[in-house]
Amino acid sequence: MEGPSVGVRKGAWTEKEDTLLKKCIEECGEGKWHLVPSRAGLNRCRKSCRLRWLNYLKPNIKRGVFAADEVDLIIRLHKLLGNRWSLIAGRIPGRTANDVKNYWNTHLRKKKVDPSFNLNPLLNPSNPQSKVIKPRPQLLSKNSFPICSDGNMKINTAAAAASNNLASADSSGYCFPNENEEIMLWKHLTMNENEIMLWKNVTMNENEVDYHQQQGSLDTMDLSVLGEQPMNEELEVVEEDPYGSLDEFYLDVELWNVFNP
DNA sequence: AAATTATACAACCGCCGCATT
DNA sequence: CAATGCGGCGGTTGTATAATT
Repeated sequence: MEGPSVGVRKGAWTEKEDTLLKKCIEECGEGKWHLVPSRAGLNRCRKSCRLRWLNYLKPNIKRGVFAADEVDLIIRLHKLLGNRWSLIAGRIPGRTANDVKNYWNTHLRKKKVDPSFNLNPLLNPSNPQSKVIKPRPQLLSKNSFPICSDGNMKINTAAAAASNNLASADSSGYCFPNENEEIMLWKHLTMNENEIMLWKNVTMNENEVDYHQQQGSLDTMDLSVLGEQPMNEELEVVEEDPYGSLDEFYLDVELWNVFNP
């Protein structure tokens, strides 16, 4: 068991402690946190050291107020992921999980999130106009998509839309009907390089699509749609491009969010 | 100007999953 | 198999500062 360490310092870090910790990690690298206190000459527990580094001292941590686009992303991702702060923070460069969590708790939790994120009244199943369409599986070949010069698939292009008979497309997302006139959609979301997110078991509402197309915001559309969907499976984040080893794949009842082109 | 209340956020705590013994 | 130790996570607290009374 991890017994409580006796006699270790707690509370706010001093400048001197920060310097010691920074020096230690610059010399020995990140990790092996249990060794850090003795290495650095700090009377702190390993967790305190780790936290101080990750949340404050680590280079490239962004400080100051959150920009509008960062807030926007937090709201969207929180809708998809819930309180999984480290996952959310992983999508917001320079922000730590603690920062995001604090921001959410102090600025967003109590507030009603901007209605533009889920404003579509047509999503309401009690609305008689609302007709939910469930996409059916559809097989697409990897070769259907343009391949970049580096060999990677490039989905997020107008060319991809054109070559796949997509019903509509914009620079960042596409939707199209399958053979049963059921609407499917996928969307590029700003991610780390080569990172892919996919959502499964997405159902869509055709009015939803119309509505957002009228609004001219496919970008808002698919994420808000996603946020409203009963997803049977959790969002899956894949760190590598899985298509490199696949020749074909099913769109199935999946919504794809794909890497930076 | 002083007292009180609200806010922001750094830091702590307990729990978890995993690896090792 | 259980015990232990580790890194990591999310919930919560403590406290400095700002805003309000």
